[in-house]
Order: sequence, then C-alpha cells, then structure tokens
Amino acid sequence: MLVRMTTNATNADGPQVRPRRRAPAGAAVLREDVTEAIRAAVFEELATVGYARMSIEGIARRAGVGKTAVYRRWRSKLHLVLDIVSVIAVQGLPAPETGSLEGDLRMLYEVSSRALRHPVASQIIPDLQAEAARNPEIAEALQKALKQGQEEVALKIVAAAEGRGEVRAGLNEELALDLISGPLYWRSVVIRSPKLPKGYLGALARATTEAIKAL
Amino acid sequence: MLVRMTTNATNADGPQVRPRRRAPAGAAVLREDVTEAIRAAVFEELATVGYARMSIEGIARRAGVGKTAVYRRWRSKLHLVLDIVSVIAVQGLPAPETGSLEGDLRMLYEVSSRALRHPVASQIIPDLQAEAARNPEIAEALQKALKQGQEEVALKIVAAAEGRGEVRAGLNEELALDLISGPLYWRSVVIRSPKLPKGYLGALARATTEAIKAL
DNA sequence: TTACGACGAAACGGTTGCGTTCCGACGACG
DNA sequence: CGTCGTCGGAACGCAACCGTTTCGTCGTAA
Repeated sequence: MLVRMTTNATNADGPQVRPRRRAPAGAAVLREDVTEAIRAAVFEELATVGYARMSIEGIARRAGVGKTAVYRRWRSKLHLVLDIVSVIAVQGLPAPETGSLEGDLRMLYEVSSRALRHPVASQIIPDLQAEAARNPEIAEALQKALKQGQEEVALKIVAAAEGRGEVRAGLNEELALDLISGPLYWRSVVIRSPKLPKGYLGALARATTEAIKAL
Repeated sequence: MLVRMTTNATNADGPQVRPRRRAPAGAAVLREDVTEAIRAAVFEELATVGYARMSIEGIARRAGVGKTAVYRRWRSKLHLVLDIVSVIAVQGLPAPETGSLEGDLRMLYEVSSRALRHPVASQIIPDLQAEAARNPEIAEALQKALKQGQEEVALKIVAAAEGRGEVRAGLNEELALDLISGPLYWRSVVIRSPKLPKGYLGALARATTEAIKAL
C-alpha cells in the first residue's frame, strides 16, 4: 500500500480521532487491518465504478466488513475519498538532477509515465477530475495531489535549468509547466494509448527541451 | 443548437426510426421541438450532475416532458448520450492555412481554447472521459468526436509544414500531435485555469513550433 | 371527419442505497 | 476477570430511479 499509518497518528480527515471520555478503552480499538481493508476497497471501487456510483454499501461489501465499520471511521463518502486522495498526495517525488534539462525531463517522464499508466491512476484520476468540477473540496485535494506529484518537481527542474543558464532566465514558468506536463498526460490519460512506442519518452524530452528553450 | 435534423433523417442511434406498419400516421408524429428539448436537457444534466448520476427521470423533468417521450426516442441513457456525442462530432473544423506552422498553430489554439473553456465542454468532456474508461461505446464515440475536432486538423497542419519543408519530413507524427494538443488541454481542462494570461497562446504556438522542428 | 399515435401525468412493482439502530460475539487492557 | 467498544450482520424507514403500463387529451394527415 501507499502509506502506513502509525496506529493513531492521523489528523485531518483521517479515521476520526474523537474526544475520548475518560478511558480510551481496552482492546476495543479501531482495528488497523479493517481500516486498511476499507481503504483498499475504496481504491478498487473508485477504479471500477467511479466516484459517483460508488456506495458505502459497495465498499463495505468489497472490503468484507460491516457498514458500521466504515461509518465509524468516516462520516461520508466524501470524507472517505478526501482522506484517500490526501494519502496519495503525501508521496513527494524527488527531483532528478542529471545536470541537463533534457536529462531531468527524461527521468521525470520515466517516473510519471509509469505512474500514469498504472490502471489505478489512469482510471481514478480522470474520474476525480470530472468530479472536481462539481466539488471544490475534491478539486482542492486533487490539485494538491497532482501539484505535489508533478508540478513541484517540474518547477524545480526548470529552475535548475535557469540556474545553469540553459534556458532564458525569467521565462514563463506557467507555460513551461504546461509544456512539460501536457503531452504525456494527453497521451496517457486522454488518448489512453496502452503502450508508449519505444523511443517516445526520449523524443518527448528532447522536443520539450527545445520548446522551453524557445520561451 | 448544434445540429438541425431534417424531420426523419437520422439513422445510427438517433431518434429511432422504426418499421412503420403500413401508414406512418397522421399528425401523430414525434415532435421535433420535444426532441430538441430533451437533447438540450441532456446537455445541461450532463454538465451539472454528470453521466453517472444522470437519470432519465431527471432529464424528462428538466426538459418538461414525460418519461415516455424520452423512451419513445431512445432505448436507454447510453443510447441517448451516444447520440448527443455523435452530434457534436459532426462539426469538422476547417484547417487553417496561414502559410507557416506557427501561424497555423496559433489559429488552431485560438479556436480550441475557446471551445475548451466553454463551460459545457470543460464539464462534460472530462466526465465522459472518465466514463469512457469503463464503457467502450462511449470511448469510441468520444474518440471520434475529439479526433475529428482536433487531431485531424492538427495532422493537416503538420503535413502542410512537412510539405513546405518547415519541419523534417517523416517526423514522429504521433508525438507531434501530443505536443500540439497536450499543453492546452492540460491547462484548460486539468488545471482548469479560468482565463489564459494574455500572450499565452502566442507563446505556446511559438514553443510548440520549436518542439516540432526538433523532432 | 375520422383514426392514429405522440403528448404529459400518474402509478405500477422492483431495486438500490441512504444513515441509523440493535444485536451477540470477541478480545485486549486495567 | 470484568468492562468497553469494535466487530459483522441484519433490519429499519425513507428516498430515488428503473422501465412499463394506463389514461385522457390533442392535432393533423388522409
């Protein structure tokens, strides 16, 4: 799985920590394995039926737990999904440092393309994307996840290239990010091509480099 | 609206033309205004609640017609949406011919960006996109619509540039298309930036031109 | 003038999910 | 060894849609 939670460590939107009255209790504590089973079930459900059709009953069914176990942890489908998404967001990609813009881009693409063509991602992301258009909270969570996963790294790469004098200083960074992220996303998620032709990523990195140098 | 149908002209997936027994009938014919009201309602419903949550009852309610009026025309939600999508697909964009790759791209972007930031499109497209991952029929219809609306034009532009010797002949056209379509889509649909900073499209066209020349 | 069929409205029985409640069982902590 | 709270399971009443059927109305082509 993606993240391991220390038994009670979460705060915002995670499994709820409520104000314990006096004595937290004995061995009647939320079981971590149940929590994890639910999370996994949400992922699968999200991928197969999508957010809109996803039901608490379905999740519990798939996880092999009672509905009560779910409601004990999250107040609603929305909270559940927000938690899940924020969990994904946690993993910050390390910025590559190959010493050249093209090399950095190439490495970024290597990682991103693997992530994007992972069935879970390529199913769930557009789904939440669509949902985000109607739900600001999902939009925010998703932005955060995508931003941290991609944009931040891309920004570092560009800044490094600026520092090396490889590209014009003070270039339009917003546009640079679009040039970096757009094409691969388009191919992986929109066109949904199952496999990238070999040499694709290299050529893409080269072309993108030229594009950014022209800014 | 997008397309005007001659009273009975459709075939594949449009309002159903069934085998009339002997006499088509008198003035008891499907009313075109009702058909159009339903189509419009589907658009709005699709934009506000999305495909998954959209219900026939809701459509009829919004259109101010009876459920029967809908079922008389389309067998299911799926047929209804497939019809709608194919209707969009009809409109083929004319390829610009400015005499230069950058000029052509600039014009393409002008048109595309307007289309993409139209609320209807920016809401509906990602929704159907997500749905397409689960439904091959929707996927096909959507591909057709997007392909005709974008890729075909983009391909012509690239071919023209090849013909002028502006770019290397025999370049990787697949990649070229991604470079052309990706960034604007990313910004408009994924990032969902409400307004493009001025000068954006011009800079994008210039950068993309350089990228393609590097292929 | 007649007959056909679309029209909106309402109701049909059936399914699914909602969020809540009660249940007996279990198991670790005090 | 008793208490506490989670466990899965089942049922609650309520709501929304499903796809179909029935109804009386209406307008036009024959």
